[in-house]
Amino acid sequence: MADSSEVRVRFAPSPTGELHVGGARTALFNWLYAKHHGGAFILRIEDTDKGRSSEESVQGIFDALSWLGLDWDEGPLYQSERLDLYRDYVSLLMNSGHAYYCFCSAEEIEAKRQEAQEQGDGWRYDGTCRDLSADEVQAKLDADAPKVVRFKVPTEGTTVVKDQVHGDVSFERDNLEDFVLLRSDEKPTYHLSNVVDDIEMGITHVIRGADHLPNTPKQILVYEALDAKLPVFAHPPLILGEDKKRLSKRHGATSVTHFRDKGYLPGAVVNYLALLGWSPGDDREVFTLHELTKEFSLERVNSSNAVFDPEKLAWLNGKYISEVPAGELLNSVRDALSNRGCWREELDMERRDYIFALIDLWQSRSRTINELADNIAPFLTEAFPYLPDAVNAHIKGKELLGPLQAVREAFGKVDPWSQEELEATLRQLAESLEMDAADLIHASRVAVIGKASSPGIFEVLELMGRNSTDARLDRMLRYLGKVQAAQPATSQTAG
RNA sequence: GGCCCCAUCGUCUAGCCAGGUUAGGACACCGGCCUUUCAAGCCGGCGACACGGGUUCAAAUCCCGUUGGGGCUACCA
Repeated sequence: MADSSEVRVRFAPSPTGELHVGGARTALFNWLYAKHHGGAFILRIEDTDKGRSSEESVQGIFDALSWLGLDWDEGPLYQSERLDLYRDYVSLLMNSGHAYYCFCSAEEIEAKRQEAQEQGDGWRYDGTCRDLSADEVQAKLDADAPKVVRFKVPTEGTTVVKDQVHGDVSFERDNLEDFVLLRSDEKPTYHLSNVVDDIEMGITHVIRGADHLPNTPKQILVYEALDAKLPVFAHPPLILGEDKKRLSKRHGATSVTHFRDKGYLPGAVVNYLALLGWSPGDDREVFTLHELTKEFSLERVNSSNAVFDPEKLAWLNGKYISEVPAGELLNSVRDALSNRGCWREELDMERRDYIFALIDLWQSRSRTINELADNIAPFLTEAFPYLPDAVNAHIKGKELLGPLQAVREAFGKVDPWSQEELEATLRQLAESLEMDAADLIHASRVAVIGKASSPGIFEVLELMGRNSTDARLDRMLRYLGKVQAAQPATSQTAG
């Protein structure tokens, strides 16, 4: 592409909380667009509202973007460090007659707004200070009256937003109010700082959520007043919660960090987010970041809002986990296992094959890294719990003490300790005991990992090894013994 | 209230711009195969063009309206 090197896009979050999936999707689309066109992806922190901004949020945004793999080429720029720049631009606008001082107090305006509201009407700034004479203005300034700077919106005509997602969207200027550019504390508002920075940074494409579409005509007016070149605008649809309202904290955990902590893979999250509002146009659904970069285009971003579906994300994550080589999962599994107090140094050394085999065995049965770790944990510690469901289904109310004792003894003679030998031994035993092999299998499974389900039990046993299997069968025998001893006393409480 | 956006299975979507499809795929759900169990995998099923008018031989597709949903309407961004 001839003009590819000129693409400059930015992600401009305000650091007022964790990066949520909506913001992440916006960042992703910008990043993809930049990479697709060989352009620059720039990070800008919109922290002009110091009261709502925080250091932790800034750091959280960095961490979340890095985790997702969305590295930035320039920045981060902080708007709070560029305050003089915005004031310079305000002077420009004042001098060219595009802006004016407004001395109306916030209270006065709020009162008028209230009144209009009670009448069931909306209210726009009424232009009280729009046509103050030079003398009047000077008098107020001399009196050191509090003031803001407002943009003088042309009273007539139409402003058209040429949006890459929505097409041409027209706004009557008559419906736009004289919005504030500079607050009484001389800090810029969003409309000012956002436009000034986009101009200063040479932003060519503004890609942001559809909630900004109604603001865009105001910003276009500022561009025009400044005689600046307009960027291309694109407003991808919003991401909604299950109730169809814009996704927010009330919808539960939707921050990127949350998914990271729950054991989601960044690739899966990115992949899922890309599919919210964009599609390749065919049936493909699984994409690497690299593939997305190749395929992405604003043309294929659709214009209707999308409901965030945690189920599908979980499915995608499970697909990633089951298809990725065990080695790629090792680091995150190690972390998760360490958190559970189950990691041992030897798993990185002489027992490395063991952890790989465990991951391999369980990865297709786990939708998150946390689930994977939960599944693997019983293999690394003898202190695993017998899950109630498993006990109820396969242990409770069955005569297992004798049979399991027989299993324990039979396994003691198994040689070599292989899944074939183990299976042959158990099935033979079941036959001689005139039992269903399945009953012995299920009971053994609960005995060795405490669960009702697992990969093939003989594979599990082979991997677990003779000593551990013996110990676990012994534990179950002791447990059964205790239950039996306690039986008469507790029989009334059953059910 | 005003302004703006949007409308295909419960959800994400393809198809719409350049009208003619048994309206396709995915998640979820249900069933089957596999199997000692649970997943994975494979096979199958359920399930949608919001409504009403136009235009046209023909409308999911183009136009208008209605309804519904969402967003904006701050000295937040």
